[in-house]
Amino acid sequence: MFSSIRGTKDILPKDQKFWDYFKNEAFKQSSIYGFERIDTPTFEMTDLFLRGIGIGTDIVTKETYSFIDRGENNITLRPEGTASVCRAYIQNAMYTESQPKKFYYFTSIFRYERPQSGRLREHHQFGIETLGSNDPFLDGEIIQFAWNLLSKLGLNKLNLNLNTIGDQNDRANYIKSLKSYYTKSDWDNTKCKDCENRIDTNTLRILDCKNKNCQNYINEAPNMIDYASDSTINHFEKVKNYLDLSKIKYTINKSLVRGLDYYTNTVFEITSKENKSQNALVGGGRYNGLIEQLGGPSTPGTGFGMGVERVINEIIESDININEKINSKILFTSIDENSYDKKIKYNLIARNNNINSEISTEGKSLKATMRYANNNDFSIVIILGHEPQGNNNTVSIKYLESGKQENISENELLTMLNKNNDE
RNA sequence: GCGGGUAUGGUAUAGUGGUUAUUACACUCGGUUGUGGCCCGGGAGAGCUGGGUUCAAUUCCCAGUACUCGCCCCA
Repeated sequence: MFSSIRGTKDILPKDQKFWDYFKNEAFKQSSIYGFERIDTPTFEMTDLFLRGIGIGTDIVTKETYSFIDRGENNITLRPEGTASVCRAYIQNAMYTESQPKKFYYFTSIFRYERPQSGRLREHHQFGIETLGSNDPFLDGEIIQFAWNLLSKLGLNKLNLNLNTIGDQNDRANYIKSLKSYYTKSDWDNTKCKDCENRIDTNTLRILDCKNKNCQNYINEAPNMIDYASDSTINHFEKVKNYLDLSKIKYTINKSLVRGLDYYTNTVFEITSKENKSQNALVGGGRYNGLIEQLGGPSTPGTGFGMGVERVINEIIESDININEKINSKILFTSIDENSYDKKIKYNLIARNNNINSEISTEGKSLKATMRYANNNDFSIVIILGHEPQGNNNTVSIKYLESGKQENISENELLTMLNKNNDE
């Protein structure tokens, strides 16, 4: 027997209502906020992600699904959404259009990780990106977008963590001073294995290290904000002001640095208050150097990715009521050979009139057919075939909810099926 | 990459070193001489793979595999 690949999941019919619920809200809100849908290919040249996400990041060093295709190209399945959108923006010269450009996407994401609760190898992200403007208003807009979407979906036990990691200049200075702080302290002799690499490749991440010993040195470490330029501070203040005006509460978390290299200035994360392991529902921020890094003109950008499976889990765990449309359905069944063709014929007529209908499958007793109808939410069963009284032109129509049954003529049945079209 | 847990019909579960391996749901047949839900009765269907211990292993041990949970990291 085959089973789905480790870390991948089927989205079964019984779960689709949650996905529909999510997509409806997300797409509707995107359009209200002026975002346009963009779809990019599932795979890209590996270099795009190396240069976009950063060579030293965990995502690139140990989590990509990469392969060499038959043309000997180095290919990687998309491990996040932003790099592809930026590539499309550059490739299609969208920087020549009026700015900013606002995009949303809904897509699969692939990361080779150990699966566990809230973590898959293929998961889905809904994300938005705003390209072509450095206005801090836009940072506020995407954060408010994410927050608003989640609360529209019914989630309200959430935390918003916010930080600024400065522009490229700020960061260069800050990293220099971080390095000198760390290498001069005892930490240098006691640091964990991960940080041994981080000190050179991804210094900021040391602040986010979960190792207890490494954490001991965080408090004394230099503070980003002391290295921030006036414009960085001004930018951050405006983002905070936007959130205040939106009445969204946030926590400044100075060790929030994010695991992708392209971020500048604003970074944020929305987490579930539930005290569980994978509780980050949304992550994002500003990335002013990325487009240039990918070979485009210097262009600022800001955006986020939202983990759809995690959000849907929250919705399910929160017992949020999702309105399901229940359409009445008809099941046609025949009880003798002669009526077999009739059952097919009337089923086709019903469907042509936009009525949800099916026919019973063969080999089932009438009792089993009725049970099937009951278990599958049919409201009406139409029984075609021999009548004990010998009247060949009537059909039995059974209403499952009331249990009532009546005999009508085939003409009446036709009238009934056609009536639906007038509505 | 590292660590923990689990593996029994389709699903969910119980139990046992030796007899017919438990129960529920689903399926199927019947009670109702073709009519669902509730009830009652019948039927079919199961111990991951490989090795070890033993007279005997589904049970104990080891390995593999899968799933699952946690760490790292992320959504």
